[in-house]
Amino acid sequence: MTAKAATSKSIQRSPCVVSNVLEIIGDRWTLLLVRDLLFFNKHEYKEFLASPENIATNILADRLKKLLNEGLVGEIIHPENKSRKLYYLTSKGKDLMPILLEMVKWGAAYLPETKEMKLIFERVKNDPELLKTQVLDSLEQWEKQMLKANGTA
Amino acid sequence: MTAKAATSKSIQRSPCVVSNVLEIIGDRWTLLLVRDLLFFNKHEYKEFLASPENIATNILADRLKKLLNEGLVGEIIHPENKSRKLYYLTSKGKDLMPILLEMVKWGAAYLPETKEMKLIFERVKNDPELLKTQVLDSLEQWEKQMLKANGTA
DNA sequence: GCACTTGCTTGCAAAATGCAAGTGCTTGCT
DNA sequence: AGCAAGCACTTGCATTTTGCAAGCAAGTGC
Repeated sequence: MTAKAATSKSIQRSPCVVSNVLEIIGDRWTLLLVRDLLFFNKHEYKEFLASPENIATNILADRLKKLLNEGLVGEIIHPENKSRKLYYLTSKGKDLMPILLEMVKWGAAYLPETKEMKLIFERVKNDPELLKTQVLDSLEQWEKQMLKANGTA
Repeated sequence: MTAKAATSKSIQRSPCVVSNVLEIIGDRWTLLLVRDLLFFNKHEYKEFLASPENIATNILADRLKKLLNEGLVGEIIHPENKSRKLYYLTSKGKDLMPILLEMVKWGAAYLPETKEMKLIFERVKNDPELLKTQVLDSLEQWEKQMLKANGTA
């Protein structure tokens, strides 16, 4: 195992919220998975692997485990294929969206423009609230299809 | 040297803003320094060392170097003591505040309550805009005293 | 001159990461 | 039923990053 699962219940090394939040999402990969789940409708292992950042399989497995442990993400087996799994954001995970959107805003202001994210750039700048509801609606849509039997998320 | 300075000009491994932002602030330490500079009026090396997270001296030196390289932070020698340095946030660095505040909000919602941050908790929840202007005013105050000769920040 | 502070650097052990190659389960095809 | 292929991982190992303790030069206070 690459790393032990860090639950929020484990001993905090700091009394500061920021520090404790960073213990969960403060690394190069975790928020990228949240991004994929939130904005790019990705739900499967292989889809995360296909992201442009090229996450290694061991890191991906490790981060998914942590996200599950933290309760940011849930999983089910694919209804049509037992050998596949579907990952989805819980409300705790979805609530990271404001953080991501602020990062997008900051990036839009200070980073060299990237074509691929121009779409979200514009939507964040024009009407962030609209974007949020659109994103959440889209996820709800998916959940209705895939999770209808469950009371999760 | 612990790590090479990663400028935003270096080759991006992804076209995604989130990814590129995380290359700058996506680690356990960088945002804690920004937090100290922004909310706790810390400006000196030894003050960062005194934070409850206990950053190691080599990591601190490395992160300060990176923050300077990225243009998030500026430095001057202490006007009254040549052997001390003063670090301060540029506007690029200050503009990370919304990200930090969203982290505080998320932490307030999902993390076990911590006494030490209750103050900022309340201020974020009650009136985020007021908090922002208060924080920025406080920094400006400091800058007027310390940086009066310079046109920086 | 001398002890002390300050902002680092250095050396080394431990941990996290990245890469390539498995492993075991399921599935589709014949 | 048999077999190749897909899928979600795991494993081993080299490289990189962290963490800790110790040092060190430049300045300051006496």
